[in-house]
Amino acid sequence: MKIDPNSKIDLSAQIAKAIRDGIIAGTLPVDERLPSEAELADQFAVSRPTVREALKRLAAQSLIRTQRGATGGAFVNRLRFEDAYGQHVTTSTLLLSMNSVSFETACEARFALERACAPLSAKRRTADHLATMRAETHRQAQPGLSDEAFCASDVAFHRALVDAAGNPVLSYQLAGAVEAMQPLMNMITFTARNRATIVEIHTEIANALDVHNACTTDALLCQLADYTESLGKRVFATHNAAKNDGSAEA
Amino acid sequence: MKIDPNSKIDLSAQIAKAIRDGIIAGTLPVDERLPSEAELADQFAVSRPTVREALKRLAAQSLIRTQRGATGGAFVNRLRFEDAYGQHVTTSTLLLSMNSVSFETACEARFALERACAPLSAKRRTADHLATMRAETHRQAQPGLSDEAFCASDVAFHRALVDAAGNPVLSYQLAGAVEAMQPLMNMITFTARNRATIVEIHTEIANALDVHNACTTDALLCQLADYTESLGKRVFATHNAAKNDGSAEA
DNA sequence: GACGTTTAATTGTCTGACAAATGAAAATTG
DNA sequence: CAATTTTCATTTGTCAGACAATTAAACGTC
Repeated sequence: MKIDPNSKIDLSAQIAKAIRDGIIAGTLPVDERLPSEAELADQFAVSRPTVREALKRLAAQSLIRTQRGATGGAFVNRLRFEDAYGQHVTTSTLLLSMNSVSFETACEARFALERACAPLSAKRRTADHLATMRAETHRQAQPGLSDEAFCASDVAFHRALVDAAGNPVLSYQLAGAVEAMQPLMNMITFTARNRATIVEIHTEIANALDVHNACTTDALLCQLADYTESLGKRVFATHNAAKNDGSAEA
Repeated sequence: MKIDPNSKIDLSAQIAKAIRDGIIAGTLPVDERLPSEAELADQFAVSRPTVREALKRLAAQSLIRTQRGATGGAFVNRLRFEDAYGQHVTTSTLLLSMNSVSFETACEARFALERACAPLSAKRRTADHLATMRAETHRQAQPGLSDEAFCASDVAFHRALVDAAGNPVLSYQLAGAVEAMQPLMNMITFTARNRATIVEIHTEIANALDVHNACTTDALLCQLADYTESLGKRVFATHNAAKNDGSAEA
């Protein structure tokens, strides 16, 4: 890969791209050691700080790891689902907060995705997944629970539901839906929601999964989706009413 | 956010995290200008190269953009779906290639996700989406088409199907499934597949969407999933047979 | 007022240096 | 000879200072 010093693009971005392309193409296999920063600087005919900026870009994407010392250097990282998970959640959260996505759109996407793995979860759920879901449901029924803790427990419940599908690819792809959208919805609807209703649906979902009943699970998720959407509608109606009252008084 | 010079973690990583947290928390709103590199170096009590490494990390995640000149600097970027899309695809591709995901697992996840948006696509597909899908299907029927071009057209077809749901959040979340897994499957099955079979299913999918028939669309996607999986099984059976023969001869 | 020119601010890049970590080789010791 | 300690070379992490390139605002000229 050639580097063009006259390009509009930063040298460090070009170098990062060159190395990234090598990783994607498989030219640089996992755990391969890259040349030292000094050697890379020579190869690309740039200074060491520029090379370092390029390497930091790759490190930010978990594509490489660096190690100091005699046998240290930058190594191609095996990208793990856990590593990608966090980034996916962060990105999804920012996408939602920065792009004025309507509540309905987010809600629709979130439940469509969760319903996608419900049949698999009904088939494959282990005792462990069921135990987690029931423990979280039980926690959600505690009277003194803070809204934050309720939300966290809610996320844990749905995450267990997704993980029950036993498909790591699905779990990863759904991370954004569960861990980014669920808190968003909790934040919007927590004033209007009835915890008992949610706890009841959660309990029934666990029961349906227990007996491997995919149909009922799906129906319950639809019920939860409808309830969430109705909450959202109510909250926004209240907001708008208050806003109109305010402008009328002013 | 405090920076700890004695931490095991790089200063540039700590600084990047501090700024990233500010962006996520909303302390740094979109289009806000960060202090200049020199000012940041002062504030965090580090040198300018260290600050720059931190900023490059953030730039690699599309969280900031930089501009030269008198009124330039680093600005908080509005993370757009298009920007996140590419990264999501890259990450998904690497996850699949680096984690020895079985063909069945990938196939299952891919079709579960696509089926999730089929009902919405059946409801909302525009004439545009239909036209795209039919144009791609027509292209796939051309005799002289290379395998690469067939794969690209295949991706375009499924992308149009997903986009037809009219939900940008869903489109984003499914990017990994369509643009990373579909090529993977094409690469594996291209020796065994029958293009005519795929073209026929694609044609029928477009017809079902045309008349807003969600049920038939879903059934056809299941059919495609089954066909793909059977292809995968056949290919791997052939591989294993060849391998066993080889080891027996050696 | 319109149009060049200068200027100041800011990022991009380079050079050179030193500190810290780390494994390997060499020296030492039993 | 084996085990241990020391030394050392390599590599990343960080710093300081400098200059180039870019850009918009301020200034001056007509």
